Amino acid sequence: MDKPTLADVAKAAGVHRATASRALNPALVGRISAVTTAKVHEAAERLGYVPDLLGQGLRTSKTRTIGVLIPDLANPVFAPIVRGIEDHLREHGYEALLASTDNDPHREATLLDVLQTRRCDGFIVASALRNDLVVRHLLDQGVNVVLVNRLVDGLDAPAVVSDDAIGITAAIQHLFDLGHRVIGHIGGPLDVSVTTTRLEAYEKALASLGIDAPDAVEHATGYTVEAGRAAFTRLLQRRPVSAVIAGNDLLAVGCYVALAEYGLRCPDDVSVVGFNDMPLTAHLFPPLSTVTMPQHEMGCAAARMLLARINDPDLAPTMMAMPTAFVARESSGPTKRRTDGNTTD
Amino acid sequence: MDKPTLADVAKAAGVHRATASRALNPALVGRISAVTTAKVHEAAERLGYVPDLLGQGLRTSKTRTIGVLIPDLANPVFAPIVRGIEDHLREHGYEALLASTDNDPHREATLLDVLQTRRCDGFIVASALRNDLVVRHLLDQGVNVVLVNRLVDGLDAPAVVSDDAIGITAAIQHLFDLGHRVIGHIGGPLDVSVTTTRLEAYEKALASLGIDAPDAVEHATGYTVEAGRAAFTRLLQRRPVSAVIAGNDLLAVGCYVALAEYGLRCPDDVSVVGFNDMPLTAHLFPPLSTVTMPQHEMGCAAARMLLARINDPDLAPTMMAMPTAFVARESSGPTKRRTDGNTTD
DNA sequence: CTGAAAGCGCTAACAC
DNA sequence: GTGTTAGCGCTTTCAG
Repeated sequence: MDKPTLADVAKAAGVHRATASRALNPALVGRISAVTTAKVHEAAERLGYVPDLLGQGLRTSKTRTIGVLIPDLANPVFAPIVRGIEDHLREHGYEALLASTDNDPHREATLLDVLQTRRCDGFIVASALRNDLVVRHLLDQGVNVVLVNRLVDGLDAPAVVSDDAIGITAAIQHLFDLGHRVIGHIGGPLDVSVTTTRLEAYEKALASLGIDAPDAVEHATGYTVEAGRAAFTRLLQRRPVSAVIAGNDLLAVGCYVALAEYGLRCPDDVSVVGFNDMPLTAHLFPPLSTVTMPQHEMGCAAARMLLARINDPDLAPTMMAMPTAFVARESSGPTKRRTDGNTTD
Repeated sequence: MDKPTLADVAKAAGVHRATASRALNPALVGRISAVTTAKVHEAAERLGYVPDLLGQGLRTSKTRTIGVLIPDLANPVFAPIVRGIEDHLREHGYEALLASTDNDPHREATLLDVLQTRRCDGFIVASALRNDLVVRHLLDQGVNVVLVNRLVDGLDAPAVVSDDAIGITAAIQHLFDLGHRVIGHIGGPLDVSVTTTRLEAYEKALASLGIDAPDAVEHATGYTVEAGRAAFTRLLQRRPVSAVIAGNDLLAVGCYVALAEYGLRCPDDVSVVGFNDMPLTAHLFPPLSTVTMPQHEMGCAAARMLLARINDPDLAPTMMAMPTAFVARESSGPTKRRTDGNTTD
C-alpha cells in the first residue's frame, strides 16, 4: 500500500477527514473530544501516516521552507553559518533551500526567481553586496528577509552580523603591546560590507591608540590567498610595516606567502593576524593569530529572527551584532626589527 | 496585485487555463497553435507569472526536490560534493534539501522522515555507514537513492565513489621511490566504507611492491586532527616507520602534531601523505602531499545518476568510480634515517 | 464537538 | 487544437 493519506486515517478511525485533520493539529487541542483525538492518533500511528506538506502548503500557503542565499556552500567561512541556520530551522519544523550565488548579482536574481517558484516563507541572505538590488527588491515587495554576516548600504533590514570591532581592537591592542607601531591592513574587495566594517574598526583602533594613520592599507580583489599575496606585496613595496591585520584568514595566508617571497619571517620580521579562524589555521606555520566569530550561533540567530518575523510580520527590523574575540597564536610576536627599510636579507 | 496565477495568465491571453498550461509546457510543443502559444507566453511575461511548484507537485506528484543527506555541511570534505550536487540539480530544474546527520544513525532516520514529508523525488546519501539500515530500508521501499562517496556493505545500490586505490598506489610508489620501506597507515573509523577501501588499497600496494605487511596500521576514532594524533602516537610507540599514509588530511595533520611531540621532523624523519586535498593543506608546514579527488564532479555525477534513474526507474544500479590523483608536495621526501629505532633526539 | 462542502494552483483524461 | 471536468491532499469556513 502506498503512503496513507489523511482520508485513510479518517476512515480507519471512523471519523470525517476534517475531524482527523483537527485532531492531528496541535494548535486545536481541546476543540476535539479526547476520545476522538485518541482514535485518530492511534489510526495515524498504525498506518504510519505522515502529513503531506504539499497539500498542506497549497491550502495554507505556508510551506515551512526558507530560501538561503550564500556566496558559496564550499566556502569554509559560510558553512558553519549555514549549519546553524539548518539546525535552528529544522528544530522548528522548517527546511532550508540553499543556493550559492558565487557573488554574482545576476545569478543571485536568477536563484531568487527559482526559489520564489517554491513559495518560500522567507529568505536568509548571506550573500548580499553593499549595493544589492535583489535584496532591496525583496524588501520592497514585503517579503520576509533577514541578512546575515553582510549588510546592504543604507538599508534598514533585519540582520545578524558579527561585531568585528571587538576582535580587531583587541588584535591591535595586542600588537601595540608587543611594540608594533606601523600596522598595516589588507582588506577584501570593497563591494561587501564586512570589508568596510573591518577597515573602519582598524582605523578607529589605531586612532584611539594615538597612532597616526600609517597609509598602510591595500585591498585584495577577493578573499583568497592569491589576492592577499598580491595585495600584501603591493603594500610591502610601498610601506614597511611590522605587523598586518588581514581581513580574512585566506588573505592572511596570502601575507605568509608574500613574506616568504620577500625572505621575511613571521612573526620575527612581520606579525600577521587573520580573521575567521578557519579550519586548520591553528596548524599553519606559524599557527595563525586570528579573530573568531560565533558562526553557528549567528546562523541560529538569523533563523530565529526570521521565524519571529514570520510569526509577527509587524516586528520592527532589528540588527543584532554578535561578539568576536581575538585568539593569540604564534603569528604575532614582539617587534624585532626597525621598520625604516626593507631588509630582504 | 499578488502573484499572478495560471488562471490570470489564461484570462489575460483569452484562453482556457488548461490551454495556457499546455502552451507553457515545453514537452507539449507543437500540440498548441503557434499563435496561442505566443499569446500565452506574452501574457505570462507581462504579468510576471511564475508557475507554482506546489500546485504542480500536488497534481503530478513530482516535486523536483531531492533530499541530500551528508554527515556535516560544515565539513570541508563534503562541501564541494554538495556544491556539485546543487549545481547539477539546479541546472535541471531540481532543488536539494540538505540535512546533516552528524554520522548518527538515529538522526539520519529522523531526518529522512522529515524529508519524506516533503515528497522528495529521490535521495542522495553521502552519510551512509557500512551497516546503514536507513538506506537499506529506503531501497526496499523502492525509493530512488544514489550513494555518494560512502558505500553500504553488501548492498548493490547505485553509487558514485572515488577510486582511492589509484591515488594511494601512486603515493606508495612515490614513497617507495624515495627509499621508504616501512610505511604505516593511519586509517579512520571502521564503520565507514572509505576507511576499508583505503586500507585495502594500502595493503595491496605494499604487496605488489613486494613489501611484507609491516604491521603498521592504526585506526583513529574519527576523521579529526586529535584522533589522528592519538592513533599515530600509538603507532610510533609500537613501530618505527619512515613514512605514513593517513586516511584523510585531518589525520595527516594529527600525524604532524604527534611527530612534533616526539621531536621528529617531517619529512626529514618521517614522510606524511594525506587524503582529500582540503583547503589550506598546500600552506601547512610542510605543504602536505595528498590525494585529490574530483569532489565537485562526484557530486554532479551522483545528481546525474539520480535524475537518470528518476526518468527511467528500470535502470540497473551502477557504480561509478572517479579517478583520484596523488599530489606531491613537501611532506614527503627521501628517507634520511635508519628505521631501526626511535631517535627522539 | 463534528460533518459537509469548497478550494488552494495545477495538469491529465476526455470530449468535441 | 482547445475547452470541460475532475481531483492531487489538505484545511477551513459554515452549519448543526
